[in-house]
Amino acid sequence: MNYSIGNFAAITNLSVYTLRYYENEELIVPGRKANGQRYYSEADISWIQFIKRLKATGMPIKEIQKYAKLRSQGDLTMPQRMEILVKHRAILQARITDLQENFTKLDEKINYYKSKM
Amino acid sequence: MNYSIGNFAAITNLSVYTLRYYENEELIVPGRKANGQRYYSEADISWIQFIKRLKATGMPIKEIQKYAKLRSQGDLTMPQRMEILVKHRAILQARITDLQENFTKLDEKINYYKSKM
DNA sequence: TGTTGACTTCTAGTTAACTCTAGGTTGTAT
DNA sequence: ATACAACCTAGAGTTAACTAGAAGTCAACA
Repeated sequence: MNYSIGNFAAITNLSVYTLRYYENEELIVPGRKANGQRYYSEADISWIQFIKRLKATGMPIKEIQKYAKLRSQGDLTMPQRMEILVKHRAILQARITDLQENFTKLDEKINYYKSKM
Repeated sequence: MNYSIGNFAAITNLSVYTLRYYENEELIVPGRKANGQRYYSEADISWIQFIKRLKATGMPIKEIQKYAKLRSQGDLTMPQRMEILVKHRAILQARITDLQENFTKLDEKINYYKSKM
């Protein structure tokens, strides 16, 4: 089944603007019908979900772009892609740890001031 | 002890540009010498550390601004300030949970693909 | 047939949070 | 006295990631 950009936007919860922007940035390149209109596939849905996950964990568009480029070059680029993901995982782990520490400090401050009220 | 903007920048690890920007946004308002030059106090150091913590946990400048405004109005605004912090704590907790979930998913993906290599 | 409504491209505008430039003044060291 | 660094203001420029506008094409429906 193929989807128009409008339908695909509804499915993925992204705006059509954003989808065209992502295409411009070469994150996701849909097919084109004879009349020039874009169409997106089922596979594009899981791909966009993955892009959203990378974004949600703070990976910048430029980095996702690199990943997308490798992906479009086929299975042989798997090692490089894994390298990107493994590095990103480390960054993410560090960020979580950092946030947890800041959470604790903030929590302490709140409790301290609450005890004085 | 008072600090010039340059010294204060070195101490806080912020650029002088950023400090002037923060002043413009009314996050931190240093004193002024007779000749117009800014000076920062010891108390400003811990205040800026706190601002940095709020920033590090994703609080936008506009929100920090609200907090700073209340703070400048004295002790009576403590309850409102606590409210901001408690809300922020909740947001932060949710963000950490979300990141942890995404971390797990990413980790699973990496392990899955690594097992096939 | 005509008028929506969804699509197209290209380009400009927006927002956050800085970051820098220009042009000028002040403080310190030789 | 003269450099020279550090300070001042006002305003412009930057970057990321969208977001929107203008002008036009095309298919479907009353």
